Amino acid sequence: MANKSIRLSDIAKKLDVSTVTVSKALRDHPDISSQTKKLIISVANEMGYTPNFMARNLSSRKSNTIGVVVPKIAHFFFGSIIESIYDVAFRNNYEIILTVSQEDAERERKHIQTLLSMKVDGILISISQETKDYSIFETVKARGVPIVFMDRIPKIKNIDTVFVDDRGGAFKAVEHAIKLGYTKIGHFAGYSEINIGRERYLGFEDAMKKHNLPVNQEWVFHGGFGEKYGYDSFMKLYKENNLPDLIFTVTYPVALGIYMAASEVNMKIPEDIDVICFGDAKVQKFLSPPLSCVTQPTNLISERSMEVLLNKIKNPEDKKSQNIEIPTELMLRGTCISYNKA
Amino acid sequence: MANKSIRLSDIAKKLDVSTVTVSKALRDHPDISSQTKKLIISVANEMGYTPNFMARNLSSRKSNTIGVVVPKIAHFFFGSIIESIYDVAFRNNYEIILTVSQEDAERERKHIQTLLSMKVDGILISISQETKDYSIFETVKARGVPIVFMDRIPKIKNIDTVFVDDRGGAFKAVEHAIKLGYTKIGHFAGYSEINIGRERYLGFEDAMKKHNLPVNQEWVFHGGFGEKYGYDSFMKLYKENNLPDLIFTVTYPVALGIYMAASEVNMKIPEDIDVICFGDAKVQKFLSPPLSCVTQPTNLISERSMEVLLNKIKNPEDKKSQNIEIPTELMLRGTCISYNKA
DNA sequence: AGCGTTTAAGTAACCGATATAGTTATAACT
DNA sequence: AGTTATAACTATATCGGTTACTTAAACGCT
Repeated sequence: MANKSIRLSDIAKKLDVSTVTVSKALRDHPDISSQTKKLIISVANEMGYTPNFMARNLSSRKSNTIGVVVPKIAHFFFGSIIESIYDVAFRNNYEIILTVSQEDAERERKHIQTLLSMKVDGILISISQETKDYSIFETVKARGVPIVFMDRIPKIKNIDTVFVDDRGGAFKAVEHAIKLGYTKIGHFAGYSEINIGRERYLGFEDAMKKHNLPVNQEWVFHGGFGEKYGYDSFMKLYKENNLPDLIFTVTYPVALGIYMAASEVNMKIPEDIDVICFGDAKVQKFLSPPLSCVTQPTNLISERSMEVLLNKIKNPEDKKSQNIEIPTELMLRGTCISYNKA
Repeated sequence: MANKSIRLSDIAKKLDVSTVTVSKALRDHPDISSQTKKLIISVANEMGYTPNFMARNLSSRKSNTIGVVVPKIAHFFFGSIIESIYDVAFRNNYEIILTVSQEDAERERKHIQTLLSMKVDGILISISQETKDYSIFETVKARGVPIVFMDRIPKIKNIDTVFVDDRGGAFKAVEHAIKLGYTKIGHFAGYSEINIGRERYLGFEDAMKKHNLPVNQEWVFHGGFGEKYGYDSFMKLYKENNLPDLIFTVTYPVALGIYMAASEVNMKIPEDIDVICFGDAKVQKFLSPPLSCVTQPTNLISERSMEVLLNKIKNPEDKKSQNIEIPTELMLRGTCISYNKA
């Protein structure tokens, strides 16, 4: 079976022109007459030419590629974020190099290194829950590679960010619960190093303060964003026989952990323990009971992020950073819709 | 702010050795004395050297990169497949280029082209539901790039595949339903061009035949793998007032579509209409009611696929193709657990 | 006719590495 | 002592393109 992909020079030889002419023709360079262009293009197609990505990017010093770093992928939130990033990239003729940190700071660091060594034109990142060392981001900046932080944002000055109104959304959810009559409210929060953990906690606190309710720190955990954390935290309180009436969770998986734990110990949601979470996942509608939540418009997040990034790539001299906040909405379903503890 | 990433030659100049020496030292080539190696490595670290991926791959003619093509990403099945592919790749020091076809054959084709032009060492693919033209796979083969088909497999001779026991799994589910007492069983199937559509349909048929039940073609659809398809098909039968007692769906999203439709027209699952599906998604446990299904061990699929692929990459001369079947299991939860129509 | 400008192509250098084929010393062997 | 290995480097070509500069012919204008 014939092998070897053909090169510019193969086409050039066949037509008895220089490789540069072929290169220019295929890139629609004005140097070449339209007649020659047509000829070259047709021959190139005929021979099944595909440019060598590596060679092209090496010599042109640009990759037309965007690197993406996310902490997780098998989660609705990131899955749909990534999906729409791909859509936007495809429309703009960019390739995407997707990397997954699996919530591991070290892996994240390595991935960013790789992306730099691949000479991506820009980076889109949602940092891991463990990321505490921000030096790598300085490196990226020093290299002059535009980077946009989405949703999970480190505490650094002068960076481009796209995030949701975490504090406001959390506030909305908790205030709603309070208005229903809830007073014993717990919060399974994320790590406070990351904005989404910190801000959602603050929103929770805001609501409690506004309505003069004390925050019982025994009901507040700071542990992450995954199911296991939700499960473990619930179990801890359950064993101590110290459960609040309602728990507001920092993410949807954490709430799912509570669902698992509750069903295991035969507690009914929302009768025995009520739950509301930050973040939507479509299937929540079909959970038993349907889980109420604060929705984040994922496609907006990725579209705006790409917008900011592409803009930065096109105008490298533009130094001022953008910080875009996406609004949230309260979506009430089968939890946190009535108070029946009394 | 200092810019420009440093090159081999920068290190070479600083130490007054040749670039080749530096290159070899960093790759632990036996030509270089361990003393010199140590020195060079430390200086390289100090200067923050990262090799230029493009240059390296261009000159060495290998990329240490695997291209992955999946139809969807915001779905549990593919999400977790991808996640474990990343794990295996990471362990083996391979980079992953992930592309998403969004169930679009044309996009899939373009992505494969791109992967070829990136000179990936191998390709892992789950084809889109629309893919009917297999010529691109011939191209890949002709280029000598190993390719392994996962789960969704085209009808071509002599290819490497890793798939689940679709027919057997479907059979198990449907026979279980029949044993419960169901006779009016519908099947929302996938496209029969793809193995998972075809085989699951055959498994359904096998079970019906074995128990001498007629297959009512009005209850059988061939439409795809998504929610909308499940929703639409259900609604069609509902409007015709021609619903079976139980529907076996080709995927979990299709079943979810039924959940949506049923709740919309106030029909209760499993009392009014019962459902069972192929494919697990973890959250199914928390659906209302919990959805029974045939489980596919996703991590096995990706691990075996990577195994086969890495093997093919290492032994290019090994021509015989592998076809690995992964077993399935019936997971009963809140649907398809009793027959109460009579 | 003479001279500057455009058009359409070609030449040479380079992008940042690696592969391959030398080149020195120095040690080893007969 | 003379030949041959071996160790430790270096020089050069190359990977498949692109960029920047040149050249040759055709064109336009005074």
